[in-house]
Amino acid sequence: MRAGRAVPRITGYIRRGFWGRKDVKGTNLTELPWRDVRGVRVFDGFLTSAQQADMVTDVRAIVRAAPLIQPVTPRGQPLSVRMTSAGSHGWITDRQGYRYAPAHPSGAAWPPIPESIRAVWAAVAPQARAPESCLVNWYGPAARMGMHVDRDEADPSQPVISISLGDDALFRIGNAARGGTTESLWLRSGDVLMLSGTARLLHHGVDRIAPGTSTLLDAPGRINLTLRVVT
DNA sequence: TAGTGTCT
DNA sequence: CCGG
Repeated sequence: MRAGRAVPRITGYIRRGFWGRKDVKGTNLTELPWRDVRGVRVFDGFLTSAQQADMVTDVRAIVRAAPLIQPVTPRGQPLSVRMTSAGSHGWITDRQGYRYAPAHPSGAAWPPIPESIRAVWAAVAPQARAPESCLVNWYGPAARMGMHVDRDEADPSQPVISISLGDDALFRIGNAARGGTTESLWLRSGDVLMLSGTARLLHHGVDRIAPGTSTLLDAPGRINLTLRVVT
């Protein structure tokens, strides 16, 4: 992979004090820098190890209620990732197309989005509407995600927030139109990324997983959680 | 057109 | 049947 690494650049700060921390008076608040890659906001090391572990526990509960599926594209090509969802709407990819659906293909309702995950949205995008969908993507060591745009949400003024858990992933950010130059960055366990504003409709994808770079999960691979407002 | 794919 |  010879795509250029993004140079970290501090462009702002948020307050970090969510999640039961003793931050009522602001005494324990810490500033969390983000960096900006083509308008995509990257929060490196957003989650502590303990927060990541709690979140994995919650993800396992989601997967028990709504088992992972290996989707196929409308042309019948299997995706390399396995997917499930939480929330009022779940992402479905099958021969019928791409869409948000109110239930798992089994017919069971999607489980609710756990508080541990919603807390990240509230901290990073406090002005946004509540998230309606949490897509759970399981990347095995060889899984990838082709370049695409998140364009199936009714209100793209609402952000998309991505949480990385487990092994490192090489994430690529492109342009509004397909093609052109791109920038790549490694996402590590506990990192949070937000597509909003001018970056909301940029092409993006995952080129590679680096197995064995995290000890968070039992098996090599990566979990990505993507929070969205759908309606 | 596909493309949340596959290939050089 | 493209280009990153």
